[in-house]
Amino acid sequence: MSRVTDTDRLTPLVGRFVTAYLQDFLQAAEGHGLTLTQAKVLLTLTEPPSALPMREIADRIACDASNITGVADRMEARGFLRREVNPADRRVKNLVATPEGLALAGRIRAEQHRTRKALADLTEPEATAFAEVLTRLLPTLETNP
Amino acid sequence: MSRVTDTDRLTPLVGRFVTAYLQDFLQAAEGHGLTLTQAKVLLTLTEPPSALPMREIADRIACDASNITGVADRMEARGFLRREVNPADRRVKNLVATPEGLALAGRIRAEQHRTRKALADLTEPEATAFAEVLTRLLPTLETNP
DNA sequence: TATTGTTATACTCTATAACTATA
DNA sequence: TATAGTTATAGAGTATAACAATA
Repeated sequence: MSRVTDTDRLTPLVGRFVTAYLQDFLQAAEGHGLTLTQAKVLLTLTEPPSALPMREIADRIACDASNITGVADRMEARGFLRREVNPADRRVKNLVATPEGLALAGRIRAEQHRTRKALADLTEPEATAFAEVLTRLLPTLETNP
Repeated sequence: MSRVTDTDRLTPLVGRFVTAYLQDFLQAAEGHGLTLTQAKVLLTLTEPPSALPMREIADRIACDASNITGVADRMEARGFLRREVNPADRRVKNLVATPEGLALAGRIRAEQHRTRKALADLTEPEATAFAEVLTRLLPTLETNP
């Protein structure tokens, strides 16, 4: 089968997969009163390194740095993270998840029910093949420009 | 290898894949001055059936129906779609993509460069395996709540 | 001079609730 | 009564531009 046909067959499947995954993630986040952006920030802070400059967080969730101020304000007010001045460079403020924030992140991850069930239902060879394909795709998909 | 370990290995890969895919899609949409929501509406209208009630569109992109009014206003003002009253039920308005809208949708799809390249670089067996796994996952992932 | 975070501004998305016109 | 679309409202995300503090 030609490359073009393979891609054409995969494209709509990938689109549906991404849409369904996001719905599941958003549902888990909203169940705890978090917006999509807030959940992304929190989960970013709960994968090592657990303290990150606000600037770095903006880069990771792909938004302008000025937005992080307000997002951090709201999450700090609810006790899920705190600001810490970096002693080495006093311009920089790191965001750090509080114990409450860490616990919430764990809950959100656990409550992606459909994603977890779908992945758990794969056979071992299917899971292995899926992991291999994703690992093959990511370098190209995560290329910068 | 146990199911739990398979899932734990897959989860971060899937998260990165979804994030990278979305970045690519959003970049293509923003390149034409469309927001993510506007692009989703437009692409929904360019997969048959090409005319859909505003209510149906809200369901498909998973937002409240009241939002579609404003989104449709902005896209109609830019000439990418138009409203059509359904003669069979005069409460209903269908959204229909204009030729300009159809052309733009094609361009956005074509400009998901990293996604297209990543998929095109798969070998035939990899593409087949990927399609099979996605087809296995979707019924569970798309289960309603 | 350059960078980090903040603030102000304008626009968009979002849900909720009240409204209209149809059914 | 019930449904489709609209409007008004409030809260949140977003980019841009200007600013203070620090490097």
